[in-house]
Amino acid sequence: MIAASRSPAPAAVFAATRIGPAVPANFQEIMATSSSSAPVPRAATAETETPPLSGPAGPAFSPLYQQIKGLILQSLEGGEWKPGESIPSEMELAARYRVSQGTVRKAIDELAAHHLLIRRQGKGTFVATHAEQHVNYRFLRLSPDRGDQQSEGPALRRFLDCKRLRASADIARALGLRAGDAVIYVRRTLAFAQQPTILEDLWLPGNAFKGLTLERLARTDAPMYALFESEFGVRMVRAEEKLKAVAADTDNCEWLGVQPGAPLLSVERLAYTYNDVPMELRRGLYRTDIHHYRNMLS
Amino acid sequence: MIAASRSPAPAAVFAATRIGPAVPANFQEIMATSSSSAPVPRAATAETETPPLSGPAGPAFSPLYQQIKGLILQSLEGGEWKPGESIPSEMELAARYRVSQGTVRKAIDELAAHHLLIRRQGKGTFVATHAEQHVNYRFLRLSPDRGDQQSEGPALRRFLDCKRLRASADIARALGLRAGDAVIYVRRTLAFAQQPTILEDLWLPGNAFKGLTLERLARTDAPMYALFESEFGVRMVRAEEKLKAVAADTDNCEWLGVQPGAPLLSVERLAYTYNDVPMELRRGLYRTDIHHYRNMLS
DNA sequence: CAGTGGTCTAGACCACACT
DNA sequence: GTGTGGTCTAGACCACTGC
Repeated sequence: MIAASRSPAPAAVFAATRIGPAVPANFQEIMATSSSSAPVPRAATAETETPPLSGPAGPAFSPLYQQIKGLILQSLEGGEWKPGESIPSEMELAARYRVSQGTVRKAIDELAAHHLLIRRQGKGTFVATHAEQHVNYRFLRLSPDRGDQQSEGPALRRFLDCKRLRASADIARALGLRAGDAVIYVRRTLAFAQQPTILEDLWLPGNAFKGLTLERLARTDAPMYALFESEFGVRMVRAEEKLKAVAADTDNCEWLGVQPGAPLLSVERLAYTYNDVPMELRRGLYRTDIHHYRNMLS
Repeated sequence: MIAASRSPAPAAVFAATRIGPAVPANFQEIMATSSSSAPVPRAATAETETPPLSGPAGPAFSPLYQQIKGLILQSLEGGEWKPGESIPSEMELAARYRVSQGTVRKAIDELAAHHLLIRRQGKGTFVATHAEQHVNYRFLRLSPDRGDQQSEGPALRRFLDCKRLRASADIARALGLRAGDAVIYVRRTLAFAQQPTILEDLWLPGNAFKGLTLERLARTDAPMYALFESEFGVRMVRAEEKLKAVAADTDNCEWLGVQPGAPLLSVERLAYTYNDVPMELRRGLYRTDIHHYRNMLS
C-alpha cells in the first residue's frame, strides 16, 4: 500500500512535527512505517475511501513542497548547512527526499523568496548570511535625505556597554523568557559622517549568547548580525519593528547631540531566527533631521 | 525559420516596448512578422551563431513568462480587466498567448506575489482591489499599542479641504509633472476612538483626478484608494514612505490635539499605479502616543 | 567539459466552487 | 458534473560557472 497514486516511486511525506530541536527522523523510515494507521496525506482515494478529514485534531497535511520546505528548514536550523555554504543541488535533494526536482524547486523558491536561501545560476543554492556586502545593512532602514548611503560612507559603530543582567518582565516577555532569566545587554551608537545618529539598546537571551563581551563586539568590522552567525550560530531571519515619535530626554540627548525635547524616532525591533523564535530585542533612537526611515508598501 | 527549437508550436514573444499607452499589438502578428531581421530572443544557437549580445543598445530579451507578465500588465493598465473582476483562466491565457499553461502560471504567480492579482482556488484569478475588506487598510501601518485594530473600531474620516491648485516645484517633481501644472489638493484627518490621530495633505495629478470634490470624498465610506479605482480608474499598486520624527507646530497641533513642539511622526508617501507611474503624494502627521507604525523586515 | 540553476512544456491528478 | 486554480511529475533545452 502506497500513499500516492502516481506511477513512479512516489514519496509519502508526512507533516513533520515541528517541535523539538533534533534532526528530523530519517525520511525513508518515515515512509516505511507510515502506512499503518496514520492518516494518508494525499491521493488516498484510489485505495481507501476515508474522507480527507483525519480526525478531530487532524492538523491537515500540507502539500509535499511545504513539507520539503519544512525539512530543509530543519536542516538549516540544525546547522547541517551553515550560512554562506551551499546546500545540495536540487537533484540531490530530490533524490534524498524521494520527490521530483520540481517539487524541491518550489520549496527552495519559497525559502529564497524569504531570503533564507540565495540561488546562484551555475553555482548552486547558498544559505543566506548577514556577512555579505550587499545584504549588509538590509535591516537598517535609515537613509540620508540627500545623496545615497554609499556617498555617506560606512556607519561608524561605537560600543558603550555590554553586560550580563537579569531580564525585567517586559524584556523577558518579548524574548520568550521568564523574568529574572539572564540576558546580555548592549548599548551602542552608530554615526554617519561623524555625527552620532542612532543610539541603541539591545537585549539578547543570555543562554544563546554566552560569552559575548564588549571587547569581542569592538574587535570586528562586520555587522553585528554577521558576528552572531559566526560566533553564536544564530541567524536573524526577520524582524518586526514598531516606530514612534518621541522627545529626547536628558539621558539620551547627549549621545545624539540634540537638546532635551527634540523629536527622535523611536524604533523597537524584535528579531527572529528560524521558526519564529525571538532572539533579540532592540530599542533604538534615531535622529531624523537629515535622515529618514524608508519603507516600501506593497 | 522559427525562433525557438522546441517541438510543438512554440511562441516567439518579443519584449514589448513598454512605452506608450496603446493596447499591445496582436500577438500572432508579432510572431508572423518577427523572423525577418530582429534579433531572435532565445534558442537561436541552433540556426545562427550570433552571440547573445544583439547590439550596443540591445535591451536583452526577457524570459517568456516575463513577457507574458508584461502583456498581462498592459491589459490591467489598459483597463481590459477592471479591479474586482476575474481575468481569463490560465488555459485561456495560454491559448491566447500561445504558450503553455505553466508559463502563464508563472507570470500570474509573480503578479499575485506583488498583490496585483488574487488567485482563488476553484473560482479564478481576480484583479486586486482596494475595495475589499481584508485589504482595506493594507497601506495604513498605524496600530494601537494595546489591543488590535478591530477592537478600536473603524477609522473616522473627516475631510477638511479639497481644491484645485498649481503644483509647486517639489510637488511637481515628485509626481512627474511640471511646476505650475494643475493638481488636486486634499486635507483630511483620521480619528481612532474619537481622537484625531492622523492629519494628511494629499496632492493628486489634476489631469487624472479631474472633478474630485470634497463633497464626493465625503459621500462614501469606502477607502480613498477604492474611490480612486471606481471613479477615476486609478489603482494604487505600491508606495514608498519616508518617516521622520518632527515637532508639532502651531498650524497643525490643534487638529491633533497636541501642544506645539510635541513629537509627531511625519510620513511622506509617494504612491504608484501600474508601471511605476507616481499618482499621489501624501504628507501625513501621526500622533504616536498610544499608536505605533508597524513594519516587518525580512 | 560537466554540473548548476532557469525556463518551458505536457500531462496527470487533487481541492475547491458553483450549478 | 464542469471548470477553476493547486500540486506533482518527467523530460527537454538554455544560461551560467568553473574545471
